[in-house]
Amino acid sequence: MIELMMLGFLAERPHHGYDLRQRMNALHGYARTVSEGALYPAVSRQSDRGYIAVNEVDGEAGPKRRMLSLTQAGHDRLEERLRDASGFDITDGQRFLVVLTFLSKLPSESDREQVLRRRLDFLDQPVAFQFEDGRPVRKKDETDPYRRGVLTVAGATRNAEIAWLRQQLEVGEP
Amino acid sequence: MIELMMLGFLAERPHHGYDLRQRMNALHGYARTVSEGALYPAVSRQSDRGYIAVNEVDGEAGPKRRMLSLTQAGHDRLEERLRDASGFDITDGQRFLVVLTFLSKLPSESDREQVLRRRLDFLDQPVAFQFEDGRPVRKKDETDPYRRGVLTVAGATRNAEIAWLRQQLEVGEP
DNA sequence: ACTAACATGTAATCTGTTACATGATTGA
DNA sequence: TCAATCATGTAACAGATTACATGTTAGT
Repeated sequence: MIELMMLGFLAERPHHGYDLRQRMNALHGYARTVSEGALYPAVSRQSDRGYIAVNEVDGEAGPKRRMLSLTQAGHDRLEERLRDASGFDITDGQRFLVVLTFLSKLPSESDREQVLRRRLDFLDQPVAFQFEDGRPVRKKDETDPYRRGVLTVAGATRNAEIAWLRQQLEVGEP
Repeated sequence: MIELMMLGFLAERPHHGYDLRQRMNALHGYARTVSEGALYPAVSRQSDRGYIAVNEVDGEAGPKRRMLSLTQAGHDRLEERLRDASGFDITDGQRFLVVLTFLSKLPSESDREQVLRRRLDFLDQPVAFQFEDGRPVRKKDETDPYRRGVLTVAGATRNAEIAWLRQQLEVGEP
């Protein structure tokens, strides 16, 4: 996910590492944070792969400051990453929201729609949420109050997303 | 998270590895899955730490089958893990839902309430969701339709959880 | 006979966390 | 002066992913 966030933010404008990290942290409302030990090695990797260009811009204010910008290969990689979003990018809510955040960087409207549709198809599957011995636990069958809470919250989340996706895709009930 | 899920499910009854893995996958509605390469080494680690006991129950049906059960140290560890839930266990929605799933294993009601309260305190903070240049992006200011979607979905999720937590804790608006 | 599901595991590789180290700038 | 924030990085370690390897049982 760090890779996608990095490419996405750099597609808007160049950033330096610290700045990038703050934007990554803000993206999730600081629910999860990216550590330096995760960021800087990730920058090196993307740079090695030719996705980002690094320019040392020391002089004016501080001493060292490395401006990161997206190369053409980086732009291509970002589009590929968004267009081919599948697996956990589609099934995992957190990851999907990151994909959504940068989806407008994908130029083809039908490509973008396909991404939304894949997510909607996943969410439209019979609530695969929480199974016990092969069949889903319905809220009314659950007696544990905290697990009822899990079902309540997860259900509300799911419904909100389905509603938004349907509205975007202009489709009704399946 | 694998650790917590493992201890939590084993606190209900013994499971063997494959079984445990299915329950872990079902817990998130298969949004994220646990691979064998993650599960079996994790079992070994918990076993090494004395949290789980392994009994080979071959014979009756299949050839090898290792029944895993929670030791007293494992029970203690589970309670500690739930009671001391903090950091990403509280801030990350996915992780918090896992904590909630097993929270009834924590015997003291005031301990359980404190966990809920910590989550509510985090959610009650002024929407730290998505900043641009230091100030939060309000939905009305956001023009990108996908980012509006992100704000819509994230907002609905947050509100649903706040409502449930307030109702549980029987508190009104802060 | 074949496929899917059950069941357990290992190895290479990648990625992330935690903790440390360095140093400049800004404001109380 | 002292703390906080800005800014970049490394090293040890823990943990996950991917892919592979092995063998059984149940259903078509």
